Amino acid sequence: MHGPEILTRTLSSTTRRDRFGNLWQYHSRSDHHSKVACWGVIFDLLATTPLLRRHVEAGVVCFGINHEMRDFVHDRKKNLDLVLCTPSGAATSDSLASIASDYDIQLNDAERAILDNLPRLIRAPVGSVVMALEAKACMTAHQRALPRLYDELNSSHLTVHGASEQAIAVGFTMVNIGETYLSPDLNKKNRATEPEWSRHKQPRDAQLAIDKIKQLPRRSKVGDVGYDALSIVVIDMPNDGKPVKLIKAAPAPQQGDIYHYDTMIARLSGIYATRFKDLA
DNA sequence: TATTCCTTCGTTACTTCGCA
DNA sequence: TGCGAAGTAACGAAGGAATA
Repeated sequence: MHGPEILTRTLSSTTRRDRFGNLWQYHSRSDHHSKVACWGVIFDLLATTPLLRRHVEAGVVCFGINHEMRDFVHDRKKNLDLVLCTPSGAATSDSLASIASDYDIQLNDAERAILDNLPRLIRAPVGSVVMALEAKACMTAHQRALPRLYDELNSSHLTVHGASEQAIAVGFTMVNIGETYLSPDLNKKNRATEPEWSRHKQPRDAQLAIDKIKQLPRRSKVGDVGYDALSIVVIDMPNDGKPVKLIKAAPAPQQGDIYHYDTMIARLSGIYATRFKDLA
């Protein structure tokens, strides 16, 4: 699987300038990291799911970005970062490959070769949602951010299944285990002067966030309440320009753990193959 | 191109808890 | 009882998409 490496590589190398003149790898007010994370999930899923590739080749499945889903049961709406769906209109010129360029996604040679061999997944107006992805990050102030993080993640699967019980709800979470962090919020002056560092109690803070994410409901069949698949990726990111490290040791989920990224992709692949085998 | 609106998530302020 | 730590609720700045 490549998603987490693509995400950390892209966050390491991509910087955006704020209005104070500072360059940031990660900015909490941007959705760039969410988009890159979702892109990686779709990339891995497409590479590992033959049925999905056939559906994409046949033009049965496309994707949408920032798609608004409306929960019919509770009459609430929410925008999902990225959805796989059936098309309801003419395709756009956007494709999975073209938005990789738009988002400055950094691929190595092997990933580029895989992408070149995938069928062209195109963006089109959303018909019925097959899969909805929500990506969330917890980079600093872990403990204080937990209630909001949980509420937002919890509302996502409720909205997805309130709109479409069949749709696969996917959650991707990224937790920072770095001891120190440069927050764009606390450094709204030119950073060249005196940067203000946030300091974390690690691994405790990351563990708190991971434990909270694990409290989210999950489901094993249509009709239940919860995420169909959920993963937790742990990174070490001081946000100071240094490379972002992907952490594989505990408290990051280990191979075989239900929250491990690879497990999530394998699970999604299986669910897709059984739930949408008759999609045409 | 300018403006508006929505989303994100880190921060502040406040409350509760635990311990000496 | 007082203090620091932990927990909770709500706010709001900023990015970016949508719209005029």
